[in-house]
Amino acid sequence: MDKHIALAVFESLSSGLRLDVFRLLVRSGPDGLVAGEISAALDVTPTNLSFHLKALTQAGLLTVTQEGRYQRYRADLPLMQKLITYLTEECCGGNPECCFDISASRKTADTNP
Amino acid sequence: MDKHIALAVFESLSSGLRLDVFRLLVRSGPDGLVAGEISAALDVTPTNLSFHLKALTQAGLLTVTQEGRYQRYRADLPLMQKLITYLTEECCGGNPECCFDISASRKTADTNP
DNA sequence: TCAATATTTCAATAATTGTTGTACTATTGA
DNA sequence: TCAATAGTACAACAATTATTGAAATATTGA
Repeated sequence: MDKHIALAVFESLSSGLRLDVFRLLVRSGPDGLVAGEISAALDVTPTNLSFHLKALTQAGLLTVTQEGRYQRYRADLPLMQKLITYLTEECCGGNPECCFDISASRKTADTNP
Repeated sequence: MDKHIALAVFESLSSGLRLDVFRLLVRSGPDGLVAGEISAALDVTPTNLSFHLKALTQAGLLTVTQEGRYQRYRADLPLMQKLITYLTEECCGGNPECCFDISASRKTADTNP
């Protein structure tokens, strides 16, 4: 992952509202949600939500598909995975000894041994 | 990791300059760098750098120790590890099937099989 | 066809964040 | 002790980002 892509992701998730939107869509699974459902769930005006959905989509964190007059948004999990890989490499790049700790934290996050 | 801590990290890394500072300090290893070295390396005015160092430190991404009249900054790798864990859990929480992909990306990032 | 619905675009404004220069504090070394 | 150095704090300003309301676009269902 290129640095400027990582930066775009950080910029996107640096707003509490956008982070809420993204987390909501992650929890909503593969079906995602249409804009109105997000607006209702988070109690944001449609105009403001649209502004933030656009930012998240342009950063690649969301995908949109039109369904009639609805716009369905989904979280782009693969990009998040790439970000995790990037962060791991950034941390370990010059510091091999740091990788041990990261590998330990991965074990903690894992469900199966 | 609490959501508002993750948000603080995202906010910190949402500036190109702050991301550069953090990456520089990660690459600099356990000894870190003093403020003047960072200022010279990135060609930022001391005042402006101080502003961003403060932001990074308050978010917990950097630690500072005084050495005489110098201030030595180091990247806080454990926090980054916690962020990676958080992101992994956020992504996989409601979507177990997503974990397979993340586990695949982890293998790619791993150096040993 | 047409009123209702879903969402976005645009312009105006509010709020936040980034940058610069000057002044200040603390420490060193002569 | 005192001039030089390292860094931060503060205030002013510039620039960016967030929020709102009104208007526009597109789609549906009656």
